[in-house]
Amino acid sequence: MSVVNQDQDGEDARPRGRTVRPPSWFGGEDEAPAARGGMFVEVVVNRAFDQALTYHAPRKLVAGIRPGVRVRVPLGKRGGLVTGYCVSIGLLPPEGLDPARIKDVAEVLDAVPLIDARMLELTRWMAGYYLCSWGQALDAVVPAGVRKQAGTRIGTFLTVPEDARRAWLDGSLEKTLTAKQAAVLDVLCQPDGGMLTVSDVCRRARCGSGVVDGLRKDGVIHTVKRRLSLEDSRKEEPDDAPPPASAESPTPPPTKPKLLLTPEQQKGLDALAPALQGDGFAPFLIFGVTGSGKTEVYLSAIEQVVARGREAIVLVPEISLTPQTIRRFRRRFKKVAVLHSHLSDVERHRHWRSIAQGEVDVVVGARSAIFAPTRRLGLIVVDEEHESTFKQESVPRYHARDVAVKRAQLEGVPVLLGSATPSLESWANAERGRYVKVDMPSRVEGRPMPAVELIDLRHEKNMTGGLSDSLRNAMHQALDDGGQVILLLNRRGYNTFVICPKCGDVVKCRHCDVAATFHKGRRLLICHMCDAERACPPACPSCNAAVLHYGGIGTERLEREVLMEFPFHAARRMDSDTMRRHGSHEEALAAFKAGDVRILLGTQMIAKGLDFPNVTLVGVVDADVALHLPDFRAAERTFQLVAQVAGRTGRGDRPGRVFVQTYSPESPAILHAARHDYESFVTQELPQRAGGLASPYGRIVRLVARGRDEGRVKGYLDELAATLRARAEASVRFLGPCPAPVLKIKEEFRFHLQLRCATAPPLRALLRDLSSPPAPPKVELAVDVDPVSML
DNA sequence: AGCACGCCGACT
DNA sequence: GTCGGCGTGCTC
Repeated sequence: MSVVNQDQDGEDARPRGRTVRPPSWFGGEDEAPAARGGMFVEVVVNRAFDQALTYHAPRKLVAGIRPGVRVRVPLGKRGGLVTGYCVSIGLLPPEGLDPARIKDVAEVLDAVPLIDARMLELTRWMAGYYLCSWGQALDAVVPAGVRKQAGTRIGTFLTVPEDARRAWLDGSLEKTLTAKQAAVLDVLCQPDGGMLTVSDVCRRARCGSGVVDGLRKDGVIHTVKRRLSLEDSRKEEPDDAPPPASAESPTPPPTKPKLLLTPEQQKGLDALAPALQGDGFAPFLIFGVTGSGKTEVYLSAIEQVVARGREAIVLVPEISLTPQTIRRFRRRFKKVAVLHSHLSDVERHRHWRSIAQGEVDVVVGARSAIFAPTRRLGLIVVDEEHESTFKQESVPRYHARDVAVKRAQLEGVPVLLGSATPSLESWANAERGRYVKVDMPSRVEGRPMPAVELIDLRHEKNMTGGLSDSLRNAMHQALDDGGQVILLLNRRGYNTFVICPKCGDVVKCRHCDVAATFHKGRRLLICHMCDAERACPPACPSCNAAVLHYGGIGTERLEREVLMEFPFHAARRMDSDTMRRHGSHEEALAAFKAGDVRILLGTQMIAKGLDFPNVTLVGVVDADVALHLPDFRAAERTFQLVAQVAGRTGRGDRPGRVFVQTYSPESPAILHAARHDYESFVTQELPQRAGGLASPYGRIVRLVARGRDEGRVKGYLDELAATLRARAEASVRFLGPCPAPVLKIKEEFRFHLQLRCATAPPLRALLRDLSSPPAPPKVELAVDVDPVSML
């Protein structure tokens, strides 16, 4: 993204308020350590301020402290202990800090640093860029399961002190002991008696724990506590989770692939080759149409890197983390770790450790996999880089694609951003020469792009359901010819709204300012914002009129229409309602692949990445769903969705067709998507962005205030906006404050304010300090840099 | 974030 | 005269 590069170009992003100290304070080796002995460490704690604090590490802790380990330190007047990350060590305290105020580190938590110097640097960049504290960035990078050391525990073991051991061995001790006590000593002084628990010893010595307790009281034996590693504790719970991915032998075993690259793929790979073989940051945008075989290019690129003994990270949107994708990587590489979002803490911890120990060649995962603790990273791939799921919607609100570019820069490795429909940000970066663009304009085996027909719903007569005559006829034809059909409708539920024909009110969620969706299967109105359910009201909640009108079509209703129209062809609905169960996703796709299901209909989860050669028809039931949302990316999203789903057909020997139903056939997003013409879309869309200082021409930071008291939220944001306006440089444009497009979610009212500017520094300067006016109680402020959702 | 310090209104 | 309001600032 543009700013990633702007930062490269010079101005560095430092976290707010952090004192950047000259390297001199680290001191040279000839400098005497401070009088107290030990060393001084800078510690970042996860609090709302992000000043690194200096602590003194007493002698006995010095050996264990390194940057990247966590420490317990006293903080505040009462000196309560908090956990923080050691970020640097030195022999002298920083100048200008009263030595008397420096407190001691209480404890070192990790034997091994959780992150290395480069990842520390990455988190510091994130804190500065995304306007969060360094501690928050660090906590995003180290999974909770790793922090909690999930899967490990503290064990208590018995030992015999050296003098007692000698006394036992020369026989002088034995006389003073009972028979049972002697048995215990015998067990503990065996060569394998090193790490035994009380119960181990009692079992072997055939005695009760009382005997052991007695010996402990007499001081003949001692106890030590030791943390059991993942492996150790696994031995004791043999029936727990599966072994780490690295240890899994893939099924089937990786075969040396027959390298059958198309000339275009080879050309693409050739363009990457110098970067893959060299050392250095090199960002690429792989612009390849759907079906051009981008994945094969990634795989070959990764192979080269792995062959050099390096590791690769592959980011994919969560939704395409399908068994299909995973199998493809497993087939090709021996040591693959897959990081799903639904791993348990223990599994995540295990993966982390195994990656950190260099047991993994390829890490495949969603968003947070960008933080994988690889040892010798050689390549980062971001597939479907335009996907908005790479943006995290909680603090720190990072964009994994942009973090990937930054990480690649810090590690000095190439990064491949791939898409058939690149984000305008990445496209602009390529145009500006920041990324090298690699074009893959044609499909493999010379297959044509599918023909796309636009169906103007304004002229469509007698539409009772979601399918126009032409689309329905095309479906019949495709099915009669033995083909399969994909129908996209990006809206769940049966009816999308319930309206009173008398007063015109729409039935809303009780907790959100959003129309409730009728789910016929459950006979309920469900809020798609907060999932709250309510019974279908017998009469209008506003005017009590007896009859309510149910309107709008969702996937559930489309499914019914398809079942009625095509009773002899199996159809399957895929949306988050039908795909709730684990494995249902895989099962549905398998049934479609096998041909048992002929019609696959669903939300965007069927629009992307699927590769089924027998699909000869794709229908977009309502291309306009996202087109009129109050978001400057509405057109871009619409274009991407239509272009992506159109790409699901024509992937086999038979040509594919696409029908796109719309009320806006002349809108550029839909028109250009129908022609598979990304560049024309971009050419007409980019100028629209420039005027409004929208991305990629401007930087946007969105401030959202929310709370249950509408007046207080509004008042606060108004006041904050006034304060900022007074402080802002003239180049900063203010949009708002105003109510957010969705005014209320889960009983909280939301107001937002957008700040836009052609460059980042004025925004950063302005937003460095948001402490005054302070948010009133029960009002929270969210700062979203490079927002992806405006709702 | 917590938590203390600090400087102006209505109370014993 | 004091208890307590929450604005301001600090946390090594």
